[in-house]
Amino acid sequence: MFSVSETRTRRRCRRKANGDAKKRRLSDEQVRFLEMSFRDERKLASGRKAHLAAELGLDGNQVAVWFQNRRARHKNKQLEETYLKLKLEHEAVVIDKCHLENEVLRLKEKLLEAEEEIRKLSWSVNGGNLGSSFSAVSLQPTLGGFGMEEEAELAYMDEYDFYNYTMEWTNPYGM
DNA sequence: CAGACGGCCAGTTTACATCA
DNA sequence: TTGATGTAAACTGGCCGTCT
Repeated sequence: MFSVSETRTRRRCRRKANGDAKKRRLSDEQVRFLEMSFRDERKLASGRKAHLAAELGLDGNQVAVWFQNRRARHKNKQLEETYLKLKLEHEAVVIDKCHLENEVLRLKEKLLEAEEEIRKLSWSVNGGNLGSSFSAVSLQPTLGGFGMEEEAELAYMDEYDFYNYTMEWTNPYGM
């Protein structure tokens, strides 16, 4: 009775005993042949392994190990490519975000200017009395439409509150 | 069902090639 | 010539499926 690990060790000792060859680099020709075979199919059926081994004068295990390592290299390369692709996409998104933030700043400035303009007009018409009709009626459509509750809320707002309120509506995340 | 075995994978070690 | 470094070949242990 042997543990899994012991069984494996015995198997490998048997394998190792077959030959005590030193580690040698495969020749260019052998590698070229293996690469061609790898392009055909990434995994080795046992018949193919024996055929390749005979063809190249290698041990079947060497062929198996080469394919294992080759699959690992292939996987690493693919991961690297995926990483680079995602990195480029991320950079593009960051630039896009930056543009959008600038656009938000620009629009905020425009909004302030518009409010200033409205206030001036209001002064000239009402003598400085900014009535509830201004905010609730004149800007309502551009803010996407308010319900009854919001309209009631708007009626009691001063300018500062109104500004904050509209910013909440147009920019709920405070960008 | 248990055990042997082979294949695969991820991680590691080892031998060799290259370069400063 | 030598030590550092990179890389390919080989090894290890774990897991899984198949066979007997």
